Amino acid sequence: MSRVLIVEDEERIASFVRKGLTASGFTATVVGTGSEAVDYAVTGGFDLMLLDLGLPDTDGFDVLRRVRALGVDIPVVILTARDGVRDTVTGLETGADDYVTKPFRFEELLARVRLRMRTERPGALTVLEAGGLSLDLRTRRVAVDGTATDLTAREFALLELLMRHPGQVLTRQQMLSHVWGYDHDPGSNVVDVFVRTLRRKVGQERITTVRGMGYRLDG
Amino acid sequence: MSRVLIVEDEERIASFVRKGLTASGFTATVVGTGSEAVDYAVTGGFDLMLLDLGLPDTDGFDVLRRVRALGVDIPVVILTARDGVRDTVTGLETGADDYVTKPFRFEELLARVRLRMRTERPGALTVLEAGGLSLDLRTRRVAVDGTATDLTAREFALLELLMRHPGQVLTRQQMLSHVWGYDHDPGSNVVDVFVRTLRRKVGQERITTVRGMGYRLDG
DNA sequence: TGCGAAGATGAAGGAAGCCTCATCCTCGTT
DNA sequence: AACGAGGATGAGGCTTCCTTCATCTTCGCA
Repeated sequence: MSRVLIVEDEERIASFVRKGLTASGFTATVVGTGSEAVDYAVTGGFDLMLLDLGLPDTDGFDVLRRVRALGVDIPVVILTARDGVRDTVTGLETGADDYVTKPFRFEELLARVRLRMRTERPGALTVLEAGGLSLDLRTRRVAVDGTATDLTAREFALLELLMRHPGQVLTRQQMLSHVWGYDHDPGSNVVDVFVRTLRRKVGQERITTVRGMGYRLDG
Repeated sequence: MSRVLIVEDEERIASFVRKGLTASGFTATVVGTGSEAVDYAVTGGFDLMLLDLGLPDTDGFDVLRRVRALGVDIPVVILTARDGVRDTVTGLETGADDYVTKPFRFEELLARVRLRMRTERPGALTVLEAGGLSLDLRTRRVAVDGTATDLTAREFALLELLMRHPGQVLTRQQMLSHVWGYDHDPGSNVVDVFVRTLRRKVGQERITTVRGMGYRLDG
């Protein structure tokens, strides 16, 4: 089990990331300050650090620098504001491995984490299969009972999420945060709409509605 | 040097593919009939076969079957019409490794060829660098002098092409067929327009106009 | 230096994708 | 059977991207 150290002071985001990573099979620990971050990172046992640059007590770069100076060379993925583009450069120069700009969709973050996690086995999963559906993550192609079909980016992301949890009910909220991001309007019915178009494209019967709960892809 | 066997009877497409592959560092041989295809494939020396399904003398599947039956297990990438979706399934079942639907852009084909070519070294090139520009093919991110910038899909494809040939003049025709596809209107000035927006985003001075010839990215 | 071809540029049309909203339908409960 | 909440659906608006077109500018040669 891979362990991720989340360095983030904003409660909402920290929780969003922690829940998501946990659900994806990682063990996640959250710390909210720079000094804690250095402590935890050095104490060890983590396979990757997610580092928010906007910490209250310290400059995020400083954390990164100190961690590196102490000889810890786990992969570090930086979380930064969309407009702080300059930061990412400094970050990468300072020794970060990748960055994700806020606001981000969870899947985006997850992709980075998986990509940079050095313990990731090389022959990673690239094709998802479930109930006659086949989804190639590398080529982004989808087949329904062997027949190719076209999905838009959002549709693909949603179907991927469903296919990563076949037979399991996912709530609208889960889908919203995974596919649309943590700051998306919770009152929206986007999910419903996209489930509809997905049903049209991959077959009505494959996605079951669980009233009051959410949707389930039948594997 | 990797060798590609192109099985295609349409002169225009065969030429388009051959030129492109040659320019990309492959050695390409074209044959126009199924029986030739089997001959050449079996005679050996090829690292990959590009197989058009619409051959005059034989069914493309038959070629594939015979080649496989004769113990040749080089990667085979099928070329098929957009609507012959059913074909791709049969193709994959019959032993093809991938497929590209017509009409295709050359870059699309190239990506498949590179992907399926088994001799491809594992630590393949994922970041192109030239003259202060850095282009990450895997994450699709671009940096200009270290500052991240956003490119659309077309812009990215065009810049990628230019960066694969730094310091070298590319004609509009070359860019058209690589980025837009072989059946694109040759009288269009799309390339000009995209060069303009690229210049805006990555810096006017990086792309030089060579009057009467085309454009060059200065490395 | 002037002319014509080649290139640069701005604007606008059109398509695709994304999302919201209003309305209609259906299920489960009373 | 009727009602209300939850879900399904269609239409429309907004945005982004792609492409074309018309016009202006620049280059190189006569």
